[in-house]
Amino acid sequence: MLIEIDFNSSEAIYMQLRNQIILGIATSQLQEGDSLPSVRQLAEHIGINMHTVNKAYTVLKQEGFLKLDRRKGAVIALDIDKLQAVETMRRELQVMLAWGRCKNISREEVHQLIDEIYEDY
Amino acid sequence: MLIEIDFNSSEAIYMQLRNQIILGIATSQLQEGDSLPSVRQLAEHIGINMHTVNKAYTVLKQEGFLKLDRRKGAVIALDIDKLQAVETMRRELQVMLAWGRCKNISREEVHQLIDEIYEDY
DNA sequence: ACATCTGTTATACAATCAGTATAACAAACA
DNA sequence: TGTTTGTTATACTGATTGTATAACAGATGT
Repeated sequence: MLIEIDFNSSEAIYMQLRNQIILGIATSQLQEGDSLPSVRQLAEHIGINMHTVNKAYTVLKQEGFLKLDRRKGAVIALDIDKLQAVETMRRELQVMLAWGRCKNISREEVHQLIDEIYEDY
Repeated sequence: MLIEIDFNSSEAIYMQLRNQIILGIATSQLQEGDSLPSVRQLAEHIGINMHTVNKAYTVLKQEGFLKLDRRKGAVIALDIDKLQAVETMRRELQVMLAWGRCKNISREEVHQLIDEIYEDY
């Protein structure tokens, strides 16, 4: 899986990394049981510090996407609390939809946008 | 319009403020031409520093929701670049949907969630 | 047995951000 | 003439981000 970091972005590096790994899982490029590079390997490959990768992994572990095993390294392991997840998404969507509504983006257009994004799965 | 700040939240105060004002515009509690309290008034009312309110106002101005006029104070003034807005929303939705997909949230459930949120408008 | 790699933890440093605080300015207003 | 407005500047504390170096114990391979 290809990982690209935009060092000019205002988004924190560890969050860019976290997002791309989530994208990878969603698109099945990464699957349950797959191993990620060690924090040291990935850090060197990208050209960033070990602790920055470690922070991304720690966040992903906290969010229920990874298990960190000393034997197998970082392994994709999905811990799904769906009710919790739906509520989290509802809260984030609420602000995003309000923002879009102020920009004259209609409900139908949001639906269409979602279908377009799902086309890539 | 009622504004409530959660001081225990990890979300920055100026972002909570920004979000609530956007919510207010989306629900028509705030309309084009309406004036917001001055940075000093609102700061005192909430119990935070003037510059924190000023930052929220500055962000909202930057995002095309407010005009800051020395005569009329902070005035709701919507500057809509829809193409730009749709692309911004698409990028944010992409990460959010990937996240939800990892949590077994289906496309249909997202659609339903959106309709539920739109019920309140 | 030995060296290597793993996740993990600790500490330290610089840069930036968040929030507060005080102050000053010119324009607007009553 | 005061007062309030947005705006700008400076300064301080504390948290966050990213880098850097180091150490530790468990696991792995030779």
